[in-house]
Amino acid sequence: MTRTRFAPSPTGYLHIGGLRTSLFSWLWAKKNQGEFLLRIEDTDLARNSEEAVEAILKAFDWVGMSYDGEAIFQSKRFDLYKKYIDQLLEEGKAYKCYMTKEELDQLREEQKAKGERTRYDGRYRDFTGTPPEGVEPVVRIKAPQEGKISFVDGVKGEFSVDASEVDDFIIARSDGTPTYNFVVAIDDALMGLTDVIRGDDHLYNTPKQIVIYEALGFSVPNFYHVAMINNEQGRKLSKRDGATDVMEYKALGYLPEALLNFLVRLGWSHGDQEIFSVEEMIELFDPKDINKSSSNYNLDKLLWLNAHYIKNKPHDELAELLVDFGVDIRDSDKKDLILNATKERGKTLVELASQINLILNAPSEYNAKNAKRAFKGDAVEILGEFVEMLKGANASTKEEYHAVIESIVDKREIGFGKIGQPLRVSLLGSMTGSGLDEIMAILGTEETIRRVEKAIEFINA
RNA sequence: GACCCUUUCAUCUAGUGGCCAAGGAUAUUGCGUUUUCAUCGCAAAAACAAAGGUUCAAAUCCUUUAGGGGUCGCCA
Repeated sequence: MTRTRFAPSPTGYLHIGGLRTSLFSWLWAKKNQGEFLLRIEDTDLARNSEEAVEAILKAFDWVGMSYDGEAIFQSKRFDLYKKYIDQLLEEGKAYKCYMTKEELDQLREEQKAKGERTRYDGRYRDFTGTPPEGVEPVVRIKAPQEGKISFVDGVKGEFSVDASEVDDFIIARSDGTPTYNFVVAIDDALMGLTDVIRGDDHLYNTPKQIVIYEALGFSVPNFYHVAMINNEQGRKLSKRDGATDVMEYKALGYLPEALLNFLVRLGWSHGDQEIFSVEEMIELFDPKDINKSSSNYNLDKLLWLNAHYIKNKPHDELAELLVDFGVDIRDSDKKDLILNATKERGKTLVELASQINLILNAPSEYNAKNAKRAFKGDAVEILGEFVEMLKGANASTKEEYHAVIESIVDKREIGFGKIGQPLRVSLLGSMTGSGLDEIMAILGTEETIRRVEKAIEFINA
């Protein structure tokens, strides 16, 4: 069975890049009817927080991704890791190193000065003498000293490093706690993962983890290293480049399906297809189609996708979502009229809400520029006549209101704009927006007349 | 500094030696539809990082250079 995972360290919110790799993992598990597991990497007791775990779960929940089984917390598995450390020590596959931090720093300085890659020199690897006094040792793994460590990466292809590149790295600190690369390998193996999809900043950790797999006799999973997401300039994505917290997108009025569609196409593609429902993603996703190169973050396409999903969303669901943005039309019998009139004008829920409010709330004042342009000439007369005609028309549908406008256009032999502009500013206070007939159908004759009369009053004043 | 990964229009990408004088999408510009704005439709402009090879033939293979990214912790 295919098993994948997401393994965040709970130090903050869920990052947009983290969501993409977990989306890939989730899709791959779903496609193969496998499992997607969650593991919280909270071994750094000082830095992680419970709020961060909750923030991550909340973001998962928002986009509709869920994990199988119970989340695993590494902080609760220290006894297990200890067991493996002892085992490796006993088997002679790991050893205690009494080098102090100061000595290590000094070694690195020297290596750097010589232009070498810094690495531990193995001085305690075969140490049999009496340990120095007062030094709590760390435990180091005996990494192979010759040959190459290789694996086939599902994205990058064959990857291999010289054994000399991997030093005898620390698996347990002097306080006895295990280190990252050690616990990752153990957990990935024990959780039965078949496919590890993660950021390519972990590429260099992989050989280290393979050393652990082999020392412990675990079988090595498939690795897929996905290139990073950069900002539009191709630089590392930072907070200054816009929203990096997944939940910010909710607040900005994006739909989760748009965000997922956007992210799945960042570094992955399926021919020329742009629009993917979650079901299609699951059906079509394959890590072999993941791009090797990093991609740059540009929100234009997300905005387009969001508009697409808003246009196609059922009205009941849109109404429900709009509540968070200050518009509650859930129980309105005009719900369909309102959304049909506005949903093509809002690329985000924020914009959609403001479009709706523009119609629902009578203008409190008229923008001086708009008023000057729209209320000039014989606009007052036309508006006055329009009110009279409305009173006798008994209109209620979009078509009936349209007919009223049309009849005044015919009667006075004027262009549509002659009545349209003043009417629009009267109703909305704005020169742009939804169709006038649609607006009036929403407002009803009474409210329409009230707004127009107010405008006439304003012009005459 | 050392080592590694990567490089197709502004952006996301298709492309695995001939189907490519490079296709799609977004963004941009123009035209059309629309009382307006938006939607929608049509069209335009726009790229193989550079230089050398290999080959009858290269975006695709090799080398070098350059740009970008990553790693080099008793962080994860």
